[in-house]
Amino acid sequence: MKRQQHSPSPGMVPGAAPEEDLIDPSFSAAVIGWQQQHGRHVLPWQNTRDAYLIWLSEIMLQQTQVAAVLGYYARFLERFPTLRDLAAAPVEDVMAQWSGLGYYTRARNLHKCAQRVVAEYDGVFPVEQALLADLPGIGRSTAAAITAFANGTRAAILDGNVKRVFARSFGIAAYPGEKKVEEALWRRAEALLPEQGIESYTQGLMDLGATLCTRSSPDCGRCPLQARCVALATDRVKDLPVRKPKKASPEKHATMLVLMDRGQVLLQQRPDSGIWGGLLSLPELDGHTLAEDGNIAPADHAALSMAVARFGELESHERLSPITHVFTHYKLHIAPYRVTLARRLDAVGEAGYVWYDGARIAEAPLPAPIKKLLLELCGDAGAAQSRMAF
DNA sequence: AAGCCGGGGGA
DNA sequence: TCCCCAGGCTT
Repeated sequence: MKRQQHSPSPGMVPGAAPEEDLIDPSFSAAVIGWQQQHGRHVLPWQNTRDAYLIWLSEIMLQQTQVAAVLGYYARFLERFPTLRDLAAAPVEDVMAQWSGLGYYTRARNLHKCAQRVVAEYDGVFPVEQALLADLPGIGRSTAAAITAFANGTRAAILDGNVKRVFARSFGIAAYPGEKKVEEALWRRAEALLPEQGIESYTQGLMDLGATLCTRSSPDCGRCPLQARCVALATDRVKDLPVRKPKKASPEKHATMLVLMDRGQVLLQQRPDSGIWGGLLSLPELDGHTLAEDGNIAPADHAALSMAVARFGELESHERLSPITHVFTHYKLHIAPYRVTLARRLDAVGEAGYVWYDGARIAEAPLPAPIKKLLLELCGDAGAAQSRMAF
């Protein structure tokens, strides 16, 4: 294996020297060869070293496909032929030209960036990746693309397309959004940079990800990396890159009262909108506080006493087994308390409260987990009525 | 109707 | 510093 000399590229983060074992000149050679033979060479922002033209294209191409950008790019340059024209224009004019491209923060940043380059760099974009990345709307990857195309600087890009190409080529089976994984990808991106031909290589990586190594149904048969693609060799193309792990649905807690008296159970009509809209349910104990660990502190006698005050005088309470109900978007942990009144006040009044006949629970319009709980309480084995300790 | 995405900005 | 979201688009 041939040893390579390489000095850290200008925009590289300090201490991020690419490991030698990641270096592989055959990778960039394959990409460059493919790009020169099959890549795009006549896009309006190619074949120029004008950083203004390159920068504008890179910003427009963020989250937007080439076909959509072409028309906007031409019109934008007609209206703002130079960086100074753009910097001097009212932001409203910039927005007007951007109108329809979407993601309008890009346009505001574009305008701010133009003004800063004029003010701080006398209208000439800096060459150094880190200086470029300090400008509004330009991050590490876009900075690398600009300086590579405008100055031929060896700088690594790492956008979504490149992450996909790397994940498949090298069989990286970890989520690229994770910090450590992304850092590793950046090290690899730096290590794979060619000594010569950074423009073809950078363009080639972008084109590869955009045209062959697409997210779904990639065209592996035409890929210059097929012979060395780990994902292809192990039949994992469709599984890489690893998709974003869906975040655990949030967990919510509710304390509910099972208030039984004279063969009746107290229910409450739920609001039409929201969860269990329009159904009856158990009254909830509000004002419950989440403990540090996300669990509900158990309700105490005083809190329950307050909660039931409008219905009567609390005699006793019993903590029932908690229920977990899983919705599509969150988990609800229900802590039910069975509560007995010493003296029942008849006027439950407003707020949709209703004393519901215990024998008719099975027909009540209740959410499934609540109905299940109440049916179990009403007597396990059908001996229902007689054993109901109402 | 869910995933994706470079960069900005809030925690 | 880390994490989450934007806003339009694709699948």
